[in-house]
Order: sequence, then C-alpha cells, then structure tokens
Amino acid sequence: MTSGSSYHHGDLRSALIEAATTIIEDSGIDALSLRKLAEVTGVSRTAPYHHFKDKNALLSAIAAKGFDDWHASAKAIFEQEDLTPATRFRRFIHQYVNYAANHPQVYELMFGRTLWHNDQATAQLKDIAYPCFQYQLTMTRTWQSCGLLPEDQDALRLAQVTWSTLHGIARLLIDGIYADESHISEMCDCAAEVFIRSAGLK
Amino acid sequence: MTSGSSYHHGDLRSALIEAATTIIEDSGIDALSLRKLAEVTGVSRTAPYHHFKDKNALLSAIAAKGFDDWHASAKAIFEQEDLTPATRFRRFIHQYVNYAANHPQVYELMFGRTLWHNDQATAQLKDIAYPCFQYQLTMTRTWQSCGLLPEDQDALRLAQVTWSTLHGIARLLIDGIYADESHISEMCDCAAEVFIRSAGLK
DNA sequence: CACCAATGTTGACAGTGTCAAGATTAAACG
DNA sequence: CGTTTAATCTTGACACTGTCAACATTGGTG
Repeated sequence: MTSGSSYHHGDLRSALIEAATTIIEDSGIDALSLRKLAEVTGVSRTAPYHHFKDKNALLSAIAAKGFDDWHASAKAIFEQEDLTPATRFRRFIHQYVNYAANHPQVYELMFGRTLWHNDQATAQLKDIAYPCFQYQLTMTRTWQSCGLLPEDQDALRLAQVTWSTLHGIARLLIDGIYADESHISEMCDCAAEVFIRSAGLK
Repeated sequence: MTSGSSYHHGDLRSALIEAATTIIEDSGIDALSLRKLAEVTGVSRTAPYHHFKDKNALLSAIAAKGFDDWHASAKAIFEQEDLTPATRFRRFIHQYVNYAANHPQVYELMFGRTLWHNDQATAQLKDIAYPCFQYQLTMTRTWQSCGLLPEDQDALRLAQVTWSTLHGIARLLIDGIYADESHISEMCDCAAEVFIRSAGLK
C-alpha cells in the first residue's frame, strides 16, 4: 500500500484521523497541532487542508467517530433483551461513565465546548450526534413505562436530567475534580439507586 | 490614581484581573490573549509576568474569585433559616444552574479542564475551591437528616451524584448541547423532584 | 495521449506564550 | 538625605501555532 509513489499518500484522510486520535488519546487535545500531525503522518504542513477545511473539521470528524462507537455500545446494552430493564438501566449508567473514563480526551471532544460552543458543528457532526441525543429520549420513555423512572415527569426533562447526571459525573472525573476513578462504580450505583427510587417502585 | 508617573502602573495586578474578566465574559476564554490583554491595559506584553507566573496563574486567579462569589451565594441560600429545607433545596438548585447560565465563561474556567486537568491548580486556587467542594458535602448531610435525600446512601457519593447532576445540566447548557436556556427552570424542577422523591418522603 | 482536477509542496503572514537582558522607579536602609 | 536594592516595566527574540496563496506532481477521464 505504501509502496510506490511517495508524492500522493493514498489515503491521507484516514491516516490523519488515525494519527490524530492517537495523539489526542495519548497527550490530550491541546497537544494536537496540525503541523506536528502532518509531520508524524509524513506529509507537509498544509496537506491536511485538502481533506479538512480547518482544524475544527478534523476534530469534528474524530468526534463523529466517537459518537458512532458510543451510540453502538449504548444500543447494545439497551437492546439486550435477556436482561431485566433494571439491570440494563444500571449497566447503561456504568457503561456511559466508564466510556468517558476510558476515553476522556475523545469524550471531551464529543461533548465539550471546542466543537459545539458558538459556531458550526460541521453538519456531518450534527447528523451523527443528534440521533444519539434522540436515543437518550427513547430510552427514557421506555424506562418510564417500565416504572424505572417516574411516569408523571415530562420525558424530555427527565432525559435531560438523567443524562446531565451521567454527563456531570463524567466531567467531574475527567476534569479531575472532587472525584477520582476508584469510586466510579459506587457513584454509578448511587445514581442508579436514586433514579430508580424516585419512580416510587421499590 | 492614574495620574503621575506612567512607567509604574500602580495596581496592575487588579487591573489585569478586571480587564481579563471583562474580555472573558464578553468574548470567551479563547479570545483572551496575554498580549491583547496587556495592550488593553496600556502596558507592554511581558508586564503581566511580574504579577502572574504564566497565563494559567492569571486564569486561576479569576477562577478563584468566581469560587468566592459562588460559595457566598450558595451559603446565603443554604442558611436562609426562614425558609423550609425543601424550599432552600430547590432554590439552591435553581441558583446553581442560573449562576452557570449567567456566567458561562467563568463557570467554564472554574470547573473546566483548563485549570484542573493534568497539573497544578495554583495552590491558591485549591485553597479556595476545596472548601466549596466540602460545603457541598455539608449541605448533603443536612438534607439527608431532613429527609430530603435518602439517609441510607453514603453522603459523599450522594453529594457527588447531586452535584454531578447540577454540573451536568450546567455543562450541557453552556456547551449548547441538547438543552437551551428556555428550559432551565423546568429542568431544575425536574431534578429537584427526582431527588426529593428518591428519599421516599414524597 | 492530453488535459484536468485532486492532491501535495514550499513560502509567507499574523498571531501566540514566554524567556533574557536592560531601563526605570519606588521603597528600604545607611 | 543619599545610596543601594528590589520591584516593576520595557524591548528584543524565539519557537510555535493555524491558515492562505502560489506552484508542483500526479492519477484518472476525455
């Protein structure tokens, strides 16, 4: 593949995403510079601009891939029909927080201000991310009708609140505030317990 | 004050913090460059380095001030003894999220990765921030003994979970994901409701 | 085979944080 | 009061960043 001509790379776009992801996972988002990335990939400084409009577009592409992975694993748990809804609910919570803890830099990218804040989030990114948000709502509705979450609350608000809790735990962990990784599991259990009890079941 | 000699500024440190805060609140953290800040303050590029070790130290100082404000207003609500605990609990939640919504950039600084992530958070910042975290725990214990929060859960875990929920709501709002400002109040109500119900009180 | 669009290259520019060395001045000390 | 000292501020410089413009190379299409 990397045999013949050295002028044209062949599949630079994929190579860039891969190398960038490695750098980000190893050394954090701030350590990623397009110039260094180009050097590592064995290409000149401005070559990436033929595949990504700017740095933001590259980061968006990486985040988009993260959403894909994340969505898939959430779905895998949610649809595991041999488990009770309560078990799936608990597993989903653990899985969510663990994903964030295991991929802190990518999680930061996916849900951080860098991409979303003011401006455009690369239509492509929105197209991938919004269904993920929507899925959270779908799951919430199901859990409500199972009696795992209070049925009299508005589904959207409840989805926002439950997600906020997981997102908040993830951020506090990732940013290294007030919580450390050794308590992840207990925090997840506590959160699950609180939500389930609020449904008045138990 | 700004009369006589123009070589020495007089109170550059304060002036820098003030100007920097303005810039950050107006245009975001990324818009703050030390060089521009120096120019605005009417001083040369490297003058700030005699008052702050580096950019991080300046940001830490701003965040520290934010923690002061935040802690004060949290305390003000928590100690308002003419209100029922439940009312104070609800108000605290609303106040927390509103503070974040009204000071998004400073909140981002206070609780974001920029300052906390890998490294040092300027001992001074830690000294101011940690008591804030501790206060969250104190409040949680009180709420537990009021029956507002489940008494059988570990106080630290519960404090982490409740705070995560507020923090998560704040971040989703600030980062512009999935939730917009018009629903702040409803989201807070929903969160309060869930927690209170989980105590089994009703 | 000739051409064109895609892809890759070097050069350049404005901007950044920060260090080193020197200028200016307020404060401390005789 | 005069002198020294330490704080403060300045210019110069360096390495680094993202990104644009202009040019080179090439694979695929007519």
